Amino acid sequence: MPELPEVETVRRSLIPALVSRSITGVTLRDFPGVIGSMDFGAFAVLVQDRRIEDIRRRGKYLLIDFDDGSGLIVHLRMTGSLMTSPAEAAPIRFEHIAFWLDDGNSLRFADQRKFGRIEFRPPENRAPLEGKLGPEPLTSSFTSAYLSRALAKRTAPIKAMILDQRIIAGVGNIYADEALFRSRIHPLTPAGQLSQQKIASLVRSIKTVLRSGIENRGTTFSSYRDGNGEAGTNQESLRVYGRGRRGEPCPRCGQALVTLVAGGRTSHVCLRCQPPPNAAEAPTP
DNA sequence: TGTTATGTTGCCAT
DNA sequence: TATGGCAACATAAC
Repeated sequence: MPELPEVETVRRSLIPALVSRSITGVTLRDFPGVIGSMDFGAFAVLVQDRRIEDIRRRGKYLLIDFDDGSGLIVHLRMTGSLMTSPAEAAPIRFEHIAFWLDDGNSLRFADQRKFGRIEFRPPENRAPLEGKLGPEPLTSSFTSAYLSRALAKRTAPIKAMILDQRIIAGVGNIYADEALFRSRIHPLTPAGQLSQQKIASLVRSIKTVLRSGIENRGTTFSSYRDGNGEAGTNQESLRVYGRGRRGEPCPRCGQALVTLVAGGRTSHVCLRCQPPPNAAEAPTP
């Protein structure tokens, strides 16, 4: 669920409540692994009395910066959530750790499936993501020239390439399907076979669907919520994701959408608008 | 009631 | 190096 637009929405919704606040304490609930391999006692000492200076995002990671150069690095994976609440509020469902703030509020991290992590990073180790993540798709560094170079000679399906965080940071299954549909590209097309025009179109589509996702405060299918516990509305704007399974009509040509597996992930496609590789070009309606 | 799928990523085998 | 499969986990839907 939490892809770039969702993580960005969480970031924006947390800033008013967290920036300039100091952490007065931290409570671990039932799952020590939520902070990674670090001992909780050591973790608690390190975050104690730290003041939050800023909250940033890189790909699907959230970076909470402290006043001494250290910080927290958060990944929500499939079902993680971060939200604020009054300190006296009861633990939320699947809550694993709570941070107590100097204004009577708190920050809770919950995760049904326990894949998500909220790890401490010392000042000298604040860039563990560089080298592992590709460019931010909503910045000027993500261009068709860049993507063309990255995909050259690659034989893997384009869907797998879009989901590879080393090539583009932050795109997940939902926005990948939406972008491929908009650009009329079949997800199994070998990445290196895409024309320059298709690559340029794909770059535009990725930027468009991500911006739309942010404007609509994220896509909520089941568990995603922002830092205030509010659901997003972008699910109402999706054209194909989730519709293939029910065979709903393509919003462009009306043919029934289908699902297939590409890059190891369920993909929702219109086989007329997104012709399979080696098939004839679809008739332009 | 059992089986299958779920928005992510890292590890492992080929 | 590039690619593909699968596990980590809990729950909902079929």
